[in-house]
Amino acid sequence: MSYSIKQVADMMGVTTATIRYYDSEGLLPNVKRVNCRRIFEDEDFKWLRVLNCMKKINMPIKKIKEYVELAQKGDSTLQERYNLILEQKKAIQKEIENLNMCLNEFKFKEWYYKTAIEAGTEKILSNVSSNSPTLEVDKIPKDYKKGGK
Amino acid sequence: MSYSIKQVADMMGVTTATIRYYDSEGLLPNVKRVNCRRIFEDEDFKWLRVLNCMKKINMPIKKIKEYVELAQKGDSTLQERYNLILEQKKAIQKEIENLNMCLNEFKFKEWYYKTAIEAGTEKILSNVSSNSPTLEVDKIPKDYKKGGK
DNA sequence: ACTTGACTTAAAGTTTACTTTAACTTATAT
DNA sequence: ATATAAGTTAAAGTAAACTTTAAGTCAAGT
Repeated sequence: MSYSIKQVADMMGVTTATIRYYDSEGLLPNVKRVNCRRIFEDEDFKWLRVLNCMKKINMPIKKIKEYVELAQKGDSTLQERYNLILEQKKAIQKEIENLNMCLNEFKFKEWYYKTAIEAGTEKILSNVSSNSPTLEVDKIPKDYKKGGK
Repeated sequence: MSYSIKQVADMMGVTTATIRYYDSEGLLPNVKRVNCRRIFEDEDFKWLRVLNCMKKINMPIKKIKEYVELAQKGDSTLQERYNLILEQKKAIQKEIENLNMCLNEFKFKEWYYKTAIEAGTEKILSNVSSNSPTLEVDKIPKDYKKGGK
């Protein structure tokens, strides 16, 4: 099976220009050409998969390139690649934790606005949002929690 | 309790210049001043908390500003703010899903490299990484799964 | 033959989110 | 008194990740 740059761009949810940019940055090694046109084959999807994942966690292009270059060098870089992957795995886990914290803040705000809209004003909730000088997220007060979905 | 810009910057894990930048962009409304210097009080931490959360999910400055401006307008914007929060809540949930997918890909790679390092080469794993033209993440083969941690 | 649409490159342009610089003020410690 | 440290502004600079532009190639359909 072989795919055009447009087909690949659609799968990745980006434009063809972006795919060309990734290629020019060395993130997609050894893409075949026919009449100068890029042809993506099964082998290339290994890289696209890696790229897709690494992009999702906002890994910088440079870091992705680093990984791709290591992989190109073969078995001698296995340990280095392993370390890089472990490091990134930790980063993802941390990021998921962060997002879950934020999700809680947003759930609080959802409840907050639902309650305020019902009351017609947010004045009744002035004592509910935390006023303490921390960055910890707000929580739905226990007394009200049953009411929330 | 009141805090200096440096103290707030440290809490947020950014520089004072970044806090000033956020302030200049309208993300921190009504920060008090004494002799031109910013003084952060309890009330300001509500905004810092919001900012902290919204930054973590990569919400663009513009969007955060939009929210802050709505909140400044009072009760007439409750519904709009509710909608914005709901929309963002969904975005976070989607993002967490994405990250979990990526986490699986990285767990696969962790296993892959561990196995390859033990064998001294990744050649033995050539049949394990998926060659199919999709962006779905690789998975640890069931046959090997017991071996993994 | 010729238009259309998809592809190509190199290079310049854009956007976002800061960061840095320069010139200055103010409070605290010696 | 004076040095040091932390604060201030406006404006310019930077880095990353694309995006756009211009000028061209190539294959397919009418």
